[in-house]
Amino acid sequence: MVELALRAIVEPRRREILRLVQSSELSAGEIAAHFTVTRPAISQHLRVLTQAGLLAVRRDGTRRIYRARPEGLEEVRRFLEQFWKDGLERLKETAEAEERSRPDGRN
Amino acid sequence: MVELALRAIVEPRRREILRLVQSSELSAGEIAAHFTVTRPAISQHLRVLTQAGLLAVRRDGTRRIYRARPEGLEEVRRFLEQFWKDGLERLKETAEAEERSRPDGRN
DNA sequence: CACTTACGTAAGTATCTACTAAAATATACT
DNA sequence: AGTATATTTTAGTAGATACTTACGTAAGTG
Repeated sequence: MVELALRAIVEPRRREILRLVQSSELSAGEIAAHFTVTRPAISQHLRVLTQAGLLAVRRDGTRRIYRARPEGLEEVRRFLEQFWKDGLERLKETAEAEERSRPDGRN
Repeated sequence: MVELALRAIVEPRRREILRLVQSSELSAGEIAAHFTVTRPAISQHLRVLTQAGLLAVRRDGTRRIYRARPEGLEEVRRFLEQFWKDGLERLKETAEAEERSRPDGRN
């Protein structure tokens, strides 16, 4: 699922959508009004974001109200955090190993 | 540039490559040896990662030695951090505004 | 029930992407 | 110079993706 979310987030237009519904929930039409592309295009983005767990939907009459799902973003954040942490740790271990191999501190 | 880096990072195979060269530098051949895809495919991934500022290259005879560029990852990290932070702040502001609109705390 | 409103879904398309095989390049070795 | 080694570049391809237009659907309204 986090893989889906990552890919969803990379698309700039979808990040825009996420920003829009982070502050307040909006209907599909209101979201589409912020863009120049057609409504079906936005509808498809909304589906991608929803399936990725980044958006929640609610019905209100004929309208569909979307809002951000912070837990989704949090999952992505943790995933990348882990990725970066592993990298830094491995880098640190390498540096320490090199240090041990030349304890006189030469370079 | 951060846009390039984001897109580069989304591809799983490229994340694998980044992990490989985060601990120690490796030649293009050594990196390719970790995968089942052909060497040109890896070479192309290496180019994408390099152009995105996530990898640094060095020549050693006929070989090309790659290593991770932590600053590149850091840039991506900051970008996303900002993205999330903005979202949370906006969420908080909304909550406070709602709070002001009903100071008796009803819901 | 007809009609409107607010959407989503389907089908088609142009562009992008990750890949492969073949050719080109660049350094090292003799 | 000629050959081997390491790697990139080129050309071509199958599949993914973001888009559009046209159509379908579901809830409200006269």
